[in-house]
Amino acid sequence: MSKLPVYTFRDKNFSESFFELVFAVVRLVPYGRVSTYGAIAKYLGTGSSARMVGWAMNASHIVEPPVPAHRIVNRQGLLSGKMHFETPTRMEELLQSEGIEVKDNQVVRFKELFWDPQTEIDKLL
DNA sequence: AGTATGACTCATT
DNA sequence: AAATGAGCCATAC
Repeated sequence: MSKLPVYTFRDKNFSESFFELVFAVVRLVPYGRVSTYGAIAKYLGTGSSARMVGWAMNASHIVEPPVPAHRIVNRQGLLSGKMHFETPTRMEELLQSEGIEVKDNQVVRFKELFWDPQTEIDKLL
């Protein structure tokens, strides 16, 4: 019997929708680009703190359509979530397969590859 | 119910 | 520039 998740966002229960919001934003991150937990949390209103985005990523492996969780790194460009993939090297491999260079658990030229939903999505509007 | 623990970040030192 | 402390908030025990 699996328990149904209930998530809190700005003092309201959004059930799965908080996850869906996070997933929706993450899925917008273009191929070959990266974003951060904090940027996504901020875009969603800051009410949920960056930790909750990482928490959402934990569940992102089992949802459809897939979420490119490997494109989410911490604000320094470090692959802080690599341990949560199938293998500790999986995240790095996925990034490099997209042409993103990774050295010492860190995304090279992170600042250029960084995709900020706040500014990038606003640009499209 | 209280404490500890994060796929985090920011301000301060 | 690197380390530290505080804020964050759901989960696990």
